[in-house]
Amino acid sequence: MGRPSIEEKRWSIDLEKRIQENHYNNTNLRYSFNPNSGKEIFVIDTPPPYPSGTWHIGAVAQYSMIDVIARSQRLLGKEVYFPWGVDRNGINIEFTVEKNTGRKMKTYERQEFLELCAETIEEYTQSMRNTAKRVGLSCDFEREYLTDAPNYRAVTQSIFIELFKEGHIIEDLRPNLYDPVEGTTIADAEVERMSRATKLVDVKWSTEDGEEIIISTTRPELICACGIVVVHPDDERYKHLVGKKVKLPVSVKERENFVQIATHPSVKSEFGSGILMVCSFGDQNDVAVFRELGLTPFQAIDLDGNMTSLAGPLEGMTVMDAREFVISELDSKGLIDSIEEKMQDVPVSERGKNPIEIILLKEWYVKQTHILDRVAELSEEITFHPPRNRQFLIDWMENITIDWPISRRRWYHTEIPIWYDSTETRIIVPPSGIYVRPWDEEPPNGSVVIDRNTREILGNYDEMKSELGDLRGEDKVFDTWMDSSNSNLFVSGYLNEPDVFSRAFPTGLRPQGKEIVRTWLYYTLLKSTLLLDKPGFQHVWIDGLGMDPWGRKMSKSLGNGIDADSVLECGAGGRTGSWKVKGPEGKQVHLTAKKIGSECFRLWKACDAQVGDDFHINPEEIESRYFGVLSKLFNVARFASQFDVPDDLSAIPNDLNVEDKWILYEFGKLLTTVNESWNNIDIYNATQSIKSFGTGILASHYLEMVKKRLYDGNNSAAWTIHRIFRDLMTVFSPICPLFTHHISSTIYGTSAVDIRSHPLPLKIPFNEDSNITEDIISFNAKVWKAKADKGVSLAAPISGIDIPENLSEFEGILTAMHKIE
RNA sequence: GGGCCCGUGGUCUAGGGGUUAUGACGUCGCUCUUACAAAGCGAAGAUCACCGGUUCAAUUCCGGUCGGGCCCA
Repeated sequence: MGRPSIEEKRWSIDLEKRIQENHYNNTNLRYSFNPNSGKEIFVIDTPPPYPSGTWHIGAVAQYSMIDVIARSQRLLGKEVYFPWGVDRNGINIEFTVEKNTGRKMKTYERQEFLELCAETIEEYTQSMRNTAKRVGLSCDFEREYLTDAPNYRAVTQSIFIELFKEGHIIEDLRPNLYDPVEGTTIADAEVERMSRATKLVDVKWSTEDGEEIIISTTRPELICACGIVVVHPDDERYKHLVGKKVKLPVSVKERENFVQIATHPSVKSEFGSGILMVCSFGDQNDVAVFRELGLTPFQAIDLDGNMTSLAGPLEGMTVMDAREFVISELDSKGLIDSIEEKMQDVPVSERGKNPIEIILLKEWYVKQTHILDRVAELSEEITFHPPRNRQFLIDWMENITIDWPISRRRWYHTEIPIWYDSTETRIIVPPSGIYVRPWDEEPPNGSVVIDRNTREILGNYDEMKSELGDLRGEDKVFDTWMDSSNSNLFVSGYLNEPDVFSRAFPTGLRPQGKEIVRTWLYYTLLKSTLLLDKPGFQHVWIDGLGMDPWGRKMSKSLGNGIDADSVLECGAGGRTGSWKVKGPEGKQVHLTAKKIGSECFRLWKACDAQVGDDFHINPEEIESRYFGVLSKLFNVARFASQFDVPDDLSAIPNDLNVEDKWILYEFGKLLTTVNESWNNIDIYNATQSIKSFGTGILASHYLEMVKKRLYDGNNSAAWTIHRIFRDLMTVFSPICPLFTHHISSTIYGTSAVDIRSHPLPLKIPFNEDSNITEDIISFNAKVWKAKADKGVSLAAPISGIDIPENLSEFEGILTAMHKIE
């Protein structure tokens, strides 16, 4: 016994930062992945964050929980690969560069623009790495992967070629969702709805025998692309019209100006006049009707979002201008019955927020509708956490009706690895594992020539070069989900490390947020099914989202965001945290906190909500509920650290007192619970149990009982407290790694974060069929209250208290503890 | 419109057919007891959203209503 070996008086953010910096400074290999260790491999397919300047605090919180899983799985003896990947492809960085420079992408040389993107994204990537380390992630940072790096893009391209050869990828001319402002195709999953005011125009049309009918439309500029007019089959008002022809009320070019009237069940009779014009392609219902009725679509809008020659006088106008123009034209001819301002949900692109058009385009597709049942079947083999979140996947898959368009007309993405010969009937693809840029390069050695339609391999490019004529490199790129949906294959060693892959796949765990089930999770499972006919994962862990303190989504427009760094740095150097956030009624709410830091932040996330629930992020609550827990445990550590650690903490002393056996028994129960929780990827229950044991029974009851023996230099008491505290730090280390690292290294010379086997309960006989623990707690409370009632100090002696019979074994220790006379 | 989640002391939250309904924050009271006042102990504070149903018994199960939220169309 002597001075505490824990010298710091209290847990502080400055101490945390010192520990944190040392932890990553000396490049130790404690978190590196060693596939040859002989242990069971557990690969975590972490969501590679997209560097956009600030890392959303909810995502950081979620990431710290993935770290808890990684660390707890290591503790269970597994060889964990916790990759650090960064997703850098995509339109976001293109937008950022466009915004920073004030120039649109297509005004640049392609190479120049790509370089600007790469530079910009590297800056953001750096700050994200720092945050990752600040929050204590145990990633294998040495193996960092970037989705825009040649080795990653090569895998994306190789998988594309593999799927193409198998016939899972096709090219086709189909109606596509298209963002005319950004000039690119988008997928179903990238569509959002935005409410905006629209004019619902009632236009007068006349039939071939001169009858006037009213058709309501929000898109009068598309009358020129009308292929058919339909009414509901049960609508008695219009039965007589069916089969007749009706004249388009506008002038058109290169097409007939009469269309047929028919029936279709999708018509809502109560909407407008109940007569619907079907255009190619006003919305997705139009597309469905055209397909169903086998009509030939008209191309009314071109790739720049302007009207084509089909539209006659509207040719060359933007959609919006054309709409205004056609309304005034119709009006001047007296063909407008009425105009109503309506709020309408219009489909817009997720990234650009531009209204979407549907345009016929030749694009590349991954076929998916034929294999959905198999994807669903294989996904049954995956364990979901929480189980109910499997529903997000099922719902999405049930609603898929079309194939996945994967080509994009953008630049900072993985290139589609294809060249076309001069006849456009043959294509050249590179060999597996080589990253190519067809818009800028010739095919590499080893490329093969394939028939564009039959997919038959025609020969080696090197030999056939002379007969192919001038090649055209594909200039389109992939949807970034084509890259992201390979992440589990990439981190599990697909193509690059076949030995590892055979042991690591299906990938151990996919942790992610519920908002990207329809994209990341679904596309990944689709790939696993198409390529390997296997489920992609053993476990999928789907967490809720980080919300503002009132449960709303954080967003720039609402002004309710909380920056991750401000929470992690709160309290460092004595600087307190202060947040001005827009509250529920639009009022500014001022939140303040003195100290939080990463350990407190992690503890909060681990304790505060079950996986799958959305969680509210309020710095004030994080501090007030959880900083005290760290203080408490730190004080216990300081207290324990003043007593000498017995040389051998594994050999159980044979002179344990009854209270030692009791607390060891209680601690054993805790270890069992925690072990089970880690095995079930259940952070919440593990953390709750550790917290209540450490701050409750251990600190308030056992320590009070055993203090005197400790001060008297009793060896079995010191053994018990140190044995328990050492193992407590070990099981707590996944949640608060920096905290436990410091304490355990200081007191025990071994860091808790380096331990690779879960502590087990000691086999010490103890009478476990009684309610001893509850009885002890209530007895102690009773005595403390009695002293308080008498107004005497808790250290003062007290008389007239009987030890209950069921605690007779504890009579001696309780009498001494409370100084009962 | 569809799916999912949530309504429990002032606030946040656990639980789950029979409980004195858990814990935290806040409030109040007492105590500077050789780890901890950045603490401890104690106290007050809840018709478990509402309406029906099942049941000997409902806060818990079922149905509905209302309210909040997210995702999707």
